[in-house]
Amino acid sequence: MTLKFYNTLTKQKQTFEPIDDKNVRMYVCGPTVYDYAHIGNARPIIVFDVLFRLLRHTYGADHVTYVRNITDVDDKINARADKEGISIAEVTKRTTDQFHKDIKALGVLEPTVEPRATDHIKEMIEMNKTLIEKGHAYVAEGHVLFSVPSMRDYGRLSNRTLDEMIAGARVEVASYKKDPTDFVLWKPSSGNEPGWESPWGFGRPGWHIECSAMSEKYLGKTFDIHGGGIDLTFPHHENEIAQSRCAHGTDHMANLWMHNGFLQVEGEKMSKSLGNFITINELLEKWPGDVLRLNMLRTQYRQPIDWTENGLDESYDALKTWYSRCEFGKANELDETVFNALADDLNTPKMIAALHQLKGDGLAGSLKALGFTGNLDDPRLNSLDETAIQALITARNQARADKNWAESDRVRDELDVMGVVLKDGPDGTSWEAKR
RNA sequence: GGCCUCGUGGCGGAGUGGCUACGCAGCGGAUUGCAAAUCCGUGUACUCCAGUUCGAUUCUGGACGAGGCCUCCA
Repeated sequence: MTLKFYNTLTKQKQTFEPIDDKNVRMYVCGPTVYDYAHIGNARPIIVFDVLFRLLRHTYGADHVTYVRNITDVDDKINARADKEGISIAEVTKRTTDQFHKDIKALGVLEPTVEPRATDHIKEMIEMNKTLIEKGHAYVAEGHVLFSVPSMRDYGRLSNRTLDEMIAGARVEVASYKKDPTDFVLWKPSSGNEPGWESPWGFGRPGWHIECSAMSEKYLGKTFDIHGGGIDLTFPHHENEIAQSRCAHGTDHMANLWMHNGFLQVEGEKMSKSLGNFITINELLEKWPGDVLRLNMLRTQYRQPIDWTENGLDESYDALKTWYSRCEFGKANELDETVFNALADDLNTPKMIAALHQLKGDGLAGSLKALGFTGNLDDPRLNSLDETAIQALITARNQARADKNWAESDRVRDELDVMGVVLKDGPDGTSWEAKR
């Protein structure tokens, strides 16, 4: 029952040994709630949900604490509220609600705690105070800045040295920074920017400090796993480590750092300018959540994934086959072959191969434990008139019984135009929505 | 320029120093009024060049190629 994971910190796959196997602790960076979540945002959510499930299976559901935050203070949110002429609170509420709805449809469990940044300003201010006291941060023009040179081994996670960073710095350096690599812990707010009173004046926190403050509150000064997208490795996670370690005087923050790879759409980087920006919400209008979930897991989490229509078709077919081979019921245990695949650095392609070899309760139990619902109903079904469809099918079967093939085919074509595909089996005729 | 990840059949995607997954598509067959669906069977691959080795897709070095980060993007 050993789990092995690739650790970004050590650049190797290693055996997972929790600090306390009665309370395995994991933190994952959640969304910044300024816009609908896109399919790229869904990747870490799904990947670490699978990890959460694996940990619960291994150590017991009551022995895993999973924290996934909501970042509800950020300049992107301010910009969005400005643009739409609504309040910041409206933006974050609307976006957060939609986010919850989206990921629920993807079969994602709720984390143990889902802290919001704005509920933890006090903790962030305290941490900043500590960093200043210990000489790791300083105040300048209403800002609090982290002094990167004050930390000897800054850069271990992203594997870069201070010299490299200074040499590679391409951004214009703000005049109040003592060192170009220093980053913001607190910044002043004015006008209609959100802000809170602090020892350094009215202002708001920098991005990185929130995760340090919230992870400490719910998981302690050190914990087991920290996850997120690979783009967060630098600077976000590097800076979290700097803040937490320097504030607490510890030699590590999390033992294991896991990062999921990026997602492309039909071979191209997803971006608004290319017009291939897909939200979870949009996909759910056409595809059942189970299909999106499986499609995300067809690629091992560290590899880049190419999100394609063809892939979704294949995922749909695979699920259809599996669901025809089993009955979702009481069984909810992972089959050993499925577990073993996941235990090897979340090898989900291997897991899928294992699922293809299963049937009955072993298959149903594994699928259920993995977060699949067994429901492949087309989300667009509601718009189709089931009574009319049934009437047409009955009419067609009468025509077939009369060997009136012309009429039978005509009805089938009529249904086809309605978006209904027929399947004649030994037990009669069934139908599904055309994709 | 620096750092990281990776190059497996038509496609997706595991894995291994010799026995070469799995899925999809294709092809052949069964079934079907005809399709679809379903079932059975089946071919095809390890980027290139050196080296180590009895033997490398798997190890080492190099070349070429792809993607990412270095800009508060998951």
